Amino acid sequence: MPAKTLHHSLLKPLDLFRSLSDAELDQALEHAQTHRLLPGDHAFKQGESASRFFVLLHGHLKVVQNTPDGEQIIVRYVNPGDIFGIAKAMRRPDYPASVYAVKESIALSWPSSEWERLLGSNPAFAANTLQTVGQRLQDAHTRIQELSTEEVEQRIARALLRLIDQSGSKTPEGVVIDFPITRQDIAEMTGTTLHTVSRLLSNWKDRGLVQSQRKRIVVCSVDELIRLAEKSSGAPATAGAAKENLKA
Amino acid sequence: MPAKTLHHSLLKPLDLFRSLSDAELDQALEHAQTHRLLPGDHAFKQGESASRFFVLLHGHLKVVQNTPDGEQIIVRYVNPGDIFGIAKAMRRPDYPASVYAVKESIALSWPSSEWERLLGSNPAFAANTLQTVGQRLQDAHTRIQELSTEEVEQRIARALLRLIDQSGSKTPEGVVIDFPITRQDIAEMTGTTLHTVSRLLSNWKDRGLVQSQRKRIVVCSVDELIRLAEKSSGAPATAGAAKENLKA
DNA sequence: CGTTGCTTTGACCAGAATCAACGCGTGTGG
DNA sequence: CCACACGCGTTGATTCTGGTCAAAGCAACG
Repeated sequence: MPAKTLHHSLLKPLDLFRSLSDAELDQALEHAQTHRLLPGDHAFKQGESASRFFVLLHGHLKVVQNTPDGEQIIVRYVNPGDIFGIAKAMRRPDYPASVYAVKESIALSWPSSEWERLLGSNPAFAANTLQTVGQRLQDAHTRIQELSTEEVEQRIARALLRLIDQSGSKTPEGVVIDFPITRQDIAEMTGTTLHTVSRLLSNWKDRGLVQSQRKRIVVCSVDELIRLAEKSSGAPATAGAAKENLKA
Repeated sequence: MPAKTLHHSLLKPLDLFRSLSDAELDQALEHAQTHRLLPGDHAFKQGESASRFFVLLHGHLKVVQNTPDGEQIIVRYVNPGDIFGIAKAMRRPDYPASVYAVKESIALSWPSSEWERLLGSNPAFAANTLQTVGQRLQDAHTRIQELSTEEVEQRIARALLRLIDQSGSKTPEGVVIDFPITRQDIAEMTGTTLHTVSRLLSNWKDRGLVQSQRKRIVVCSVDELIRLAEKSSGAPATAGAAKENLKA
């Protein structure tokens, strides 16, 4: 698929490229390869040699890690504009996780060698990457904290809040997560089982907090969910964080 | 305390500085400040403005995060040669955690502004940092995986193995963790309680796996511990046997 | 239409947290 | 120098969250 048909106005707004000149952008596009992924398709798999790095243009992907004993955890969801597969940038020879499309998606990719060139040619590029990876490290620590100190209900509440914050769409009934997601997926995000997630979601449905059908979850009362997420102790609450940012 | 008394052969072997020239090293030493920390002292506290970044020369520190509801988790232990407090490098204005000495330690620090200079003056420096942060991200994901899928016994076994791997000293009885560490500390590393850690350690002591006194742990049988860490939950056959060990 | 994948629910049980109490060493201050 | 308090560790009893096992309903898809 010819990448040159893509206008570079597509890339310009992306975090990754915000430090590049127009000329550099054009050059980048020359070497890019586009990928169209259908639900279930993978961009790459855990353990493969990290030969390319990617940017998601459209759709949603999930990053999945397989444990030695056959279990899975969802590392994160990739949103449009995010980079992924940058293992080589951290001097890892192979991808530490697999990436699957959860809906139809479009991504660009470049050979990992291209990364070196960008790093060399533009000092701000390194700083941007460092910030991105730093943010992920923060997120990981937040998750460790939650897994270490919180109960399942709070963890699931927070997971949902994060999902609607990043990928929520307003609907008449509430905010819907705008890609297909199963109970099993949520279990793999929160370190629990699909049974527990199902029970909790049923419970919340009864209480009017959420609605849900197959692979689809609508949060009706964000406020109530925030209250659940912060339950346990009446500590000082920084509530409103997840309130805005929603697509119309 | 005058940093210039430090010979730069001290810094040269450090990962952080492996890409710098001798001249650059000297310049770096000019601006460095040395810190001598006694057990319990802190280098900085969570939430403080991230004005400086650090390298540990000698001793051992622990990085601690306080949760909103008053609990604590140990993010990691800092070993000699490690850098810490690099929040600003990821464009974080403040330190996300506190750092305490667990034994007498010596560290160097520089103003965060100096970081920018190093980044600009030496392209390999950025790559090194990226690798360091990338490694931490890997570690964090490993921990998430463990918290999500493994049981307490395996997690504690792994934690001990990691500790002796990074900071173990050989002794006649086995490998000792060469800094003071309490049950509570281990609990905060593994997302459990000091009670559970204590019981498990007592159990292991009875079985001859470890020895331990106050704030001191010696692993006698590393192999056995590895076996525990890798114990697959799919084999409940031996479960009964492993249970009747509490007190002879 | 049958097969497969997702979800729901109930019954049961176990791992680990919580609650409670005590022992031991160490360091401190009188 | 001794008494005592405090930090650390041990252990028991009890509770309970959430995992496991089992079965069935339902929606999608070929």
